[in-house]
Amino acid sequence: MELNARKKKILEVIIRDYISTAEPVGSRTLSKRCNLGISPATIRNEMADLEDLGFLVQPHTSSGRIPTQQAYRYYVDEIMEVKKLEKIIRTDIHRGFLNYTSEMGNTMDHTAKVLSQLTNYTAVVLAPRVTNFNCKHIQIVSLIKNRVLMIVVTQEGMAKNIEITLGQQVDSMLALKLTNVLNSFLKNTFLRDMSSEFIDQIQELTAEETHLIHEILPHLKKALLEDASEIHSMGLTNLFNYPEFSDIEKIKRLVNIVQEKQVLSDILTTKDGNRVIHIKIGSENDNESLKDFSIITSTYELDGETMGAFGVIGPTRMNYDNVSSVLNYIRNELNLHISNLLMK
Amino acid sequence: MELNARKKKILEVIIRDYISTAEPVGSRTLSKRCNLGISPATIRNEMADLEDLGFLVQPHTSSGRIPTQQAYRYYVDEIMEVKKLEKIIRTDIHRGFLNYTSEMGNTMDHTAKVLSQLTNYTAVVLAPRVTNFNCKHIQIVSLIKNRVLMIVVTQEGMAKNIEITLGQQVDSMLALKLTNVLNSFLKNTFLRDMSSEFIDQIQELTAEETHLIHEILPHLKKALLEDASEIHSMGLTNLFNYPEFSDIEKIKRLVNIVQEKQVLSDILTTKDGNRVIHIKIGSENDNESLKDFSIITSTYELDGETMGAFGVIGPTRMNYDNVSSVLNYIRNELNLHISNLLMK
DNA sequence: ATTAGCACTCACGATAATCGAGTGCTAACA
DNA sequence: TGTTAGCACTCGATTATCGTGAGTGCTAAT
Repeated sequence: MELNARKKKILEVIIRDYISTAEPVGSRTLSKRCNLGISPATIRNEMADLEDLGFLVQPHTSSGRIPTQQAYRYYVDEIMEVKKLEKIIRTDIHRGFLNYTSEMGNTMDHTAKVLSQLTNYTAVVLAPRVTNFNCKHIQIVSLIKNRVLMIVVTQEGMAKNIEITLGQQVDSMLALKLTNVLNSFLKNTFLRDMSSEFIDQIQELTAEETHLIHEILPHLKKALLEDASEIHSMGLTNLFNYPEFSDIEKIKRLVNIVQEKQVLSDILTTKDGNRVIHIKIGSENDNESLKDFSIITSTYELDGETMGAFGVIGPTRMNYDNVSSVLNYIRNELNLHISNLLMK
Repeated sequence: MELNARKKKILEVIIRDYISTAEPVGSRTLSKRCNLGISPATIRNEMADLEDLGFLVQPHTSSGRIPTQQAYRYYVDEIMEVKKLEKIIRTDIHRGFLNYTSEMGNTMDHTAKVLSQLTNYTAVVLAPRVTNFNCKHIQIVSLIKNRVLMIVVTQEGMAKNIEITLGQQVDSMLALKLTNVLNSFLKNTFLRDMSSEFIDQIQELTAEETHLIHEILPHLKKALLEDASEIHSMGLTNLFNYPEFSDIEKIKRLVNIVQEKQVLSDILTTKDGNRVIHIKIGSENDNESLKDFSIITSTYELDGETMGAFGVIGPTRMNYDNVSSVLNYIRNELNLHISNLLMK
């Protein structure tokens, strides 16, 4: 769908205006604001056209118009130009990250905080999954009764604890033996493609030990398969202030979504196309509860491989320009930061 | 303050009525509901007295009365009798817990869920702190650059991971050595009273190793000191439905509180007196944001020692009877369950 | 001490009146 | 032919008015 230059301009101004005021925009106010020397009457004609084309709607017959989802989509695809963040803000963000050079969890919290503050929307960050990494160490610790704790550590310092109830009691000596066996075979393999075939190659194990290893490994696999990213969210109440969310039912849907880790994780990790910034507007979201929200997400990488995702949830009249800029910059910053944190 | 039997009865009925309807209660409706053979006029006189005594207020001159905080306090202290939960519900809860015999995290999640479902309010559960337990195993894993991960495991299967950046690189051999040293001295000591004096007793360590241990231990202490309980909350949106929370500002305060782990943890762990069930009504709460809410909390124990806390946040017109009953039973159930989970 | 009776209060809901920012349409204009 | 001034019209939002009813306090009778 192509619009002529004037329609495009008018649509842009309407969207910009509506994004910042949440009020339907009429022809008169518009002609004042965008001083293109066009009269209200002309604008009215153009607006009527834009309405026919599906870009605008009137909440009621005699009010101004508001943009449709289609309009936002058009705006995002064809009109908006994502600018670089201002230098001052960039250095500000950068400095902020420097305070979190040691721990992953803190970095993620900080990211969420920065995101929500810079955008005034709700921010969500997915920490890297342990399965993305190389196994550095596995430890079996014997617990009371017939339970053991298996700890998997990556080179980068991420750890996953797995509680296992076994068919028999395991004392410290046996635990040590198991630890050694597991380490000798799993060390330096990628956690996501651990295989259990190696066991059959082991000769010097007793039947008991072999049996235990066979009992343990499925738990490891299962745990790694189910391994969910840690989720850090911030600014949930930011959205409470926007007039379109004075309806408590909408707020409720939002809160429910943000509380549901699985849902949130799914939302953050659905890509569209090859873009760096993913934008989902209103009902473009797979999740029914999100039809009144827009979500912009991005990912961060290490060695070209996706480590995690982060994004912002806001109203459909979201400030797409700004949020895109912010996400772009945070993405770079996070890539840099993560590689400092985890590499060499 | 003592009230005569009739006043007490009237106050009770008013409170019960208001708790279930959230509507100011008037003399006429009241005289129908509590068939004590007293006329509305008499009730009016009594109500006027109760108002003078500070137990009731009128939202406006010609409306019914609603209970004050003082009334709820009186009700909780002097009127209400906490009943045992119905048998059916008890066995229902008990059966539910049986599905979570293996993992602590799941148990806590389940508890929060059950609490919020049984009460229709917001439930919060604090998992046991690792520092409550005995150290079963400490492991140092060398990471990239000059970082190591220290893992502390308790007999019960709780683990705490501590990332440490050291002054020098530590290879796997050295990490193993450190692990052995730490284990030999810290194993089976209580995590909360770990001391670092033992190091000076060690003879066979190289200068480098001693130095590293000295570098590591403060991190351990700090981490254990800061060790926060994991928090599991559920049913945050339950409160959204109550008419007194149609005001979005109140909702906002609630959400902010529940998102702030530190605040929540403080709230759950303030005791009053020696009671098993702690009740804070409205502005009795230390936290300003909670002045429109009531909170009922309790704790669970192992070997007579407090392991964690749990509770319910609701409106000041909370159903104190029911919530108290539920908390009482959950407390028992949790004690039982935890001891099964953690003890031999 | 209790209660029936009565005049009074006041939030709430419905109805009506006003206002104003917005519209579409028509005719005049460049 | 595209643009604009003019005008009548629409309709949500705001305000005003009024009746209703559940509530009150007070007084006098029981």
